[in-house]
Amino acid sequence: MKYLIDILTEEVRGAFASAGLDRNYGKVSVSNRPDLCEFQCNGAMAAAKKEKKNPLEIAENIAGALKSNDKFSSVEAVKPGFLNLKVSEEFLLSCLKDMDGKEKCGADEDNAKRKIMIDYGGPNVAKPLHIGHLRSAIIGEAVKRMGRFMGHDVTGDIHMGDWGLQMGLIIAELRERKPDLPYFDPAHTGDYPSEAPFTLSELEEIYPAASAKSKEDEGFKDKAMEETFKLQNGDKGNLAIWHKIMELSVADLKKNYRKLNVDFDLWKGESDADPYIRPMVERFKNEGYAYESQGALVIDVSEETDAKEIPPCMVLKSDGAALYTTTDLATLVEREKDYAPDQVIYVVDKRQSLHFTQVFRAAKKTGIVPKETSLDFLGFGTMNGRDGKPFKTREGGVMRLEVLINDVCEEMYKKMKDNDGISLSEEEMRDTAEIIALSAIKYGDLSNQASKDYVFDIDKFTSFEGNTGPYIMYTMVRIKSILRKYEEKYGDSDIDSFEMRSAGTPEEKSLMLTLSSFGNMMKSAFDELAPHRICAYIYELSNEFNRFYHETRIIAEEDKERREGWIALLIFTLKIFEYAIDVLGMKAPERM
RNA sequence: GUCUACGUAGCUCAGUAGGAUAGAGCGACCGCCUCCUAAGCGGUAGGUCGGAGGUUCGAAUCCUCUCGUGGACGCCA
Repeated sequence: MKYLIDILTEEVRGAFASAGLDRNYGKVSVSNRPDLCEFQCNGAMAAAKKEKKNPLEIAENIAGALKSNDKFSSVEAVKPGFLNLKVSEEFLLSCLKDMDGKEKCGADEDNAKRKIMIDYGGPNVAKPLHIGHLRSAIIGEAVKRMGRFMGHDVTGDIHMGDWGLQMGLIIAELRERKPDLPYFDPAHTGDYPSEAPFTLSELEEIYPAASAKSKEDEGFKDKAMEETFKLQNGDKGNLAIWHKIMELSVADLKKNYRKLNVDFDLWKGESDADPYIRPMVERFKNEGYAYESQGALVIDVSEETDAKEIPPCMVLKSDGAALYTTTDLATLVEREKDYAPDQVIYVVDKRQSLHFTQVFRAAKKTGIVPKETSLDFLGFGTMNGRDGKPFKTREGGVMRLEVLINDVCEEMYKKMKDNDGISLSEEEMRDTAEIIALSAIKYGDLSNQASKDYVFDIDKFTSFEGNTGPYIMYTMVRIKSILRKYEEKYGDSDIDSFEMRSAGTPEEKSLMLTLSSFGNMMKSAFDELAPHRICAYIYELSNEFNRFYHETRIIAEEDKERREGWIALLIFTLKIFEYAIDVLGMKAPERM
């Protein structure tokens, strides 16, 4: 749908057109001088340059044409050639009402619906989630929800690492520890026990132990490779163990992701792509895409226009085994067959940038993926500690995600206890602390540009002051609290039927203007795959609301119409907040 | 070495069709609760946007060079 700024742009474009100039000069943007105006248009200066005319004259001409337009309350042409604009209160109100009347404020109305697949999460099975998995989960989830909000058909795929050498390592270690298990008896017939031969914590201990051993003991590494080979070639016993590992591991992963409020539509992994590898590689060879180089099978992906040389994309190692490029390509084959997406977005560590340019090019070149399909790499930076180096535990190890989340919850709980604002039961206090802690973590991450490294500072993130998740939560809770108090005092049961009124104060108008930009913000945030835009928006919205709140006695207002108009405004503001934080994968408590 | 990203206030970060006086938060300092949560609001101080050239009426933004930091550079994922 057309939002306020789009309509203003249309009006100004019309004015440019009737002045005999290119209508594209009429683009209106939010003012960067709020002391002077609400919106501005710089097109007169660009037009003057092209037409070799006086910019101020053009601007004055346009301003004259817009003077009688009732969507503006003021139009001024100033200094070099700026057009300074203010909207009329009535027009602003009607725009907000239009938004309010539509599901999702009309965000999903007139954009071409695409089928989008998002590849994020990427945990390895049999290994606990650690903080390295946090960003992919949080950013991927946000992008998925943003896409859905915009009306696209979005599928999230976790893409687990479940088929590589790590599985062989576990099996080899298990064979040494428990050689009597039926899985290792080649003569075994019939079903294997339904009970897993290990517990989750055992499993989590086995992998690092096996991994360490393989680095010292060549013989053990060979065994692990052999187990991997057997697994990938359908050995019954190994497959049965593999299923057990998957069962335990996936259940645990689900539990952990659930805690983060992250969920996947598909729980696929590298193993699912395995059947596609052989035919794919055969085709590469037959159709002349792949050739042998230093014993390995590679595909050339360099292009004429490259400034740098892109190394060829390796499809098979010199020992004939598949590697991660292979599974990534085969996964695209599978996705094309099952979903034929218009777009695939990979939310992955930015260090894999080169790997994915190779994969994308190879996929396009060999026709795995049609030319029109867009393959996007959303690379994220490293999460650093306060020293600016990759985040570690005090002992220098990799921190488990669970531990991090619990730490933040605990910290939040303490802060809430110290605060003597509102009294909550112990249980509600715990629940609320968890909700806010999650908002703190997610907001702390998402408010930074994804591609950049950022500093995970637990004190900063859990602070209630400044640009933090808790501050946003606090603002929303404030609104909820007012609405609750209002109903207690006036006993109105139909506050949802109240109507917004046009702004009466500068603070109110400012709040309404911010609200009016929600739709455009969402669109550009998704176009740019930039959740931090949404964070910046809700931070601004919080500031605007708190200023308004400070200047306005809502419940005590005696004029019924004004009071009810404000309540309607609060309800709408809360609705916008709810949309925004839901898209970011966050929730707000009732009180705090 | 090659390629790539980034360098904005003491600290953490915003700032893409090139536009007016470069913005926030934290920290520091100063104000504001008989009133819907002061977990708030208002204000002060703090910047040659790494450096040097160039394009332009106009550059944090575009181009060239340079310094610094991180990352990636076919048989790990």
